[in-house]
Order: sequence, then structure tokens, then C-alpha cells
Amino acid sequence: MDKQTRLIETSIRLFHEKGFHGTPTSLIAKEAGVANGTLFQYFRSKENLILQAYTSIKEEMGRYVETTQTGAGTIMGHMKSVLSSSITWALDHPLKFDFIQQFHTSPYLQKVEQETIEKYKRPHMDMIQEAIDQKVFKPLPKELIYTLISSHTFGMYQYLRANEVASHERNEVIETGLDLLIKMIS
Amino acid sequence: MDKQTRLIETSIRLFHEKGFHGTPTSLIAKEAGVANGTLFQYFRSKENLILQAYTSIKEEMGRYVETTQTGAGTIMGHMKSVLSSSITWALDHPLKFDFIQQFHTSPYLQKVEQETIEKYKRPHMDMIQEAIDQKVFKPLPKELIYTLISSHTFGMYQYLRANEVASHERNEVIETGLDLLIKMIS
DNA sequence: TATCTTTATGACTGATTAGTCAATCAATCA
DNA sequence: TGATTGATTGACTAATCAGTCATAAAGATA
Repeated sequence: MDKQTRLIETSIRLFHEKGFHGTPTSLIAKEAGVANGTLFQYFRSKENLILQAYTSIKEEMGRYVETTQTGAGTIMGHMKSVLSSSITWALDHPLKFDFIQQFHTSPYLQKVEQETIEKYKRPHMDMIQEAIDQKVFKPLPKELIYTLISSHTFGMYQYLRANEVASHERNEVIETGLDLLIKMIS
Repeated sequence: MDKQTRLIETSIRLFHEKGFHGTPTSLIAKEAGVANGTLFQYFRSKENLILQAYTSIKEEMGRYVETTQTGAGTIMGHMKSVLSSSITWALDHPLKFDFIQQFHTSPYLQKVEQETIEKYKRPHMDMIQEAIDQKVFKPLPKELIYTLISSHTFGMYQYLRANEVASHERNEVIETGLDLLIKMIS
């Protein structure tokens, strides 16, 4: 791992443990095994490091979800596959996923370019639009559907994270949970 | 408003704007109109202030939801009424509700007594248990239902907060959203 | 090897912060 | 009125932190 990646990974872990402002840059540098000043060669400021940690996680997750898509036939199959991948990734990277939540409820969210947020959101919105067009989804406001899907998915993640569930049962819960969701908005 | 309340209300606003660690106690005191040292007469430490802000919001919300219950006949009516009240309260106190979310994703959550968390959760769990017993809800794990209901409710709040919706339409969205939820787990 | 360029270092600084405490003020009551 | 009590004040301190910079190490080039 190069220094930049190491700094990001370390900071994610520490931010999770101690919060953004509770984590000194000096500690991040130390635990990443670089000198204090080196951190500021890779990141203009602490805020910049936090923002880059956020985008790096979003991109990593996005890449994973993309690579697990095998081109399901129906829009519904596609949607289930995407959401299932997302939950799986989140459960395999709980620290990173929790970081995202922490970030989303922090004042740093407002520092992210609107364009960047848009970029991460668009694929989902397009899917929803298509499902509405095909009359697969109820004709509810697109934004409402998006929010409900996100919340529901997050809820399933939270349940699986908080309650020890055997690996094979895990897939069953995901399957069941997604079917409930689909049924709800279809 | 007495000083203690003023300090809590002020801190909630500032924590929302600048985050927990981004808000100095000196600023909280200043904006609450008291001296620096006075804050530490009411709160042992900054952490203690944050924890008290959290519990005070939870109690305030709990009291509101309780007073709006008119003793609906069915368990389903009761549940809808509780959730509807919760969303209404949240929309009327967005700062406080956002504070709760911020707190929930922060490391401070772990400092709250397990007993306290249990106290806030129990009424909801009891309702869910009753609904399962009456075979009104699907026989899914109680914890899963709880998490899905919470997430869904939070999703509706988020949608209504992010999108300008006229007051009368608001109730319609809440009604529709709750019906979707109920249908899903019934 | 000698020279140049890039990367890394960590001591240092100026600014900020949580929490303290001696002094002041306000309220109550004999 | 004068004494007692408790609340309030804000200057102060010891500690911490983000970010800098002069120096050194490592790497590239010829």
C-alpha cells in the first residue's frame, strides 16, 4: 500500500473510533507509519483528508457493486442485484460504511461538491426512473422512492451488523428484506 | 428558560452547525449568555453536556409522542399514530432530530448507559411484539422489524425535510408512507 | 561518482481549548 | 443592616493541535 492509501485507511479507522475532531493528524501519521509533515504532502489539510477518505470509499464501493453485476435481464433483477451487492460490501467493510454514515450526518457533507454527490446518486435514480417508466414501481415521487430504498437498505445492514447472523442465513435475510422492499414499492 | 436549558439548546444548534468537537465550550457559553465557567457548574464536562443534550431530546420527543396518543383501538392504529407523531415532531424540530442522528453515528453513543437506550426502545419493541402475537405482523425477527420501521420512518423524515412539501401534502405523504410500511410487514 | 530532483522528516509555532479558581455578586434571612 | 450562602464571573493554565519549514534522505540521471 502506498503512503496516501495507508493514510486514508488509517484515518478511516481512527475517525470511526474517535470521531473526526477527536483524531489528531499526528496520530494518523504515526499509525500510518509516516512522519507528521508527510501527511500534509499528500493532503492539503485535515479537511481535505476527510473529504478524500469519503470519496475514496464511495468510489471503492461503486466499483465493487459494478463488477458484481452480471447483466440481469429485468430492471427488477438488476435493482435487487445492486442492492444485494451494496449490503454485502457494507457488511464486509463495516468500518468504511460506518464512516460514510458518520460523514453524512456531519457538517463536512456540505463541503462535498454538489456535482460529486450527483455522480454517486445518478445510477440509482436512473434505475428508479426506468422502473417507474415500465410501471414496475408505483408512480410515487422519484426522490421519495430513492430515499425509502436507501433507508431500507441501510436498515437491513444495521440489523445484520448488530445481530450475529450465520453467513448462509445472512443471504436469506438479504433476500427476504429485499423482497419486502420490492413488494412495497411495486 | 433557565441557564441549563439555554446551554443545552444553544449547544444543540452549534453542534449541528459545527460538529461536536468543532464547537468550543466557550462559544456555547457566550451564545447562551453566560460566563465560561458557568457552563461547568451545570455540566461536569463537555462530554457530559453532549450526553445530556442527547437524553433531553429523546425525553422531549418521547413526551410529545405520548401526549398525542388518544388511545387508538387497534394495535395498528396505535402504531401508525406513534410513527406519525414521531415524524411530525422531527419535522418541527429538525435541528434536534438531526442532532440525534449525528449522535447515533458518533463514538459518544457508546457512552450512553445500555439501560437508557433500552428505556427508549422498549415501548416500540412491546408494540411490535404485540403486533406479532396478534398475527398482524409477519413472523420476522423482532429486531429486524424494529430496524426496518425505524429506517423507513427516518427515510420519510429525510424526504420531507429535503423536499419542500406543502403542509397539507405533508400529512398525505406521511399517510402514504406509513401505509406502504404497514403493508410491507403485515 | 557527482549533481539534481523528489520525497520524507520531525522539531517547532501560533492558535485554540477544556477546565480551574479566586474574586465578585445576588439573594435570603436573622 | 450585616452575615451567610450559593450562584456567577472571566482571567488564567496546561495541554493539545493543525500546519510549516529547514534539513536530510532517497532516487534518478548522466
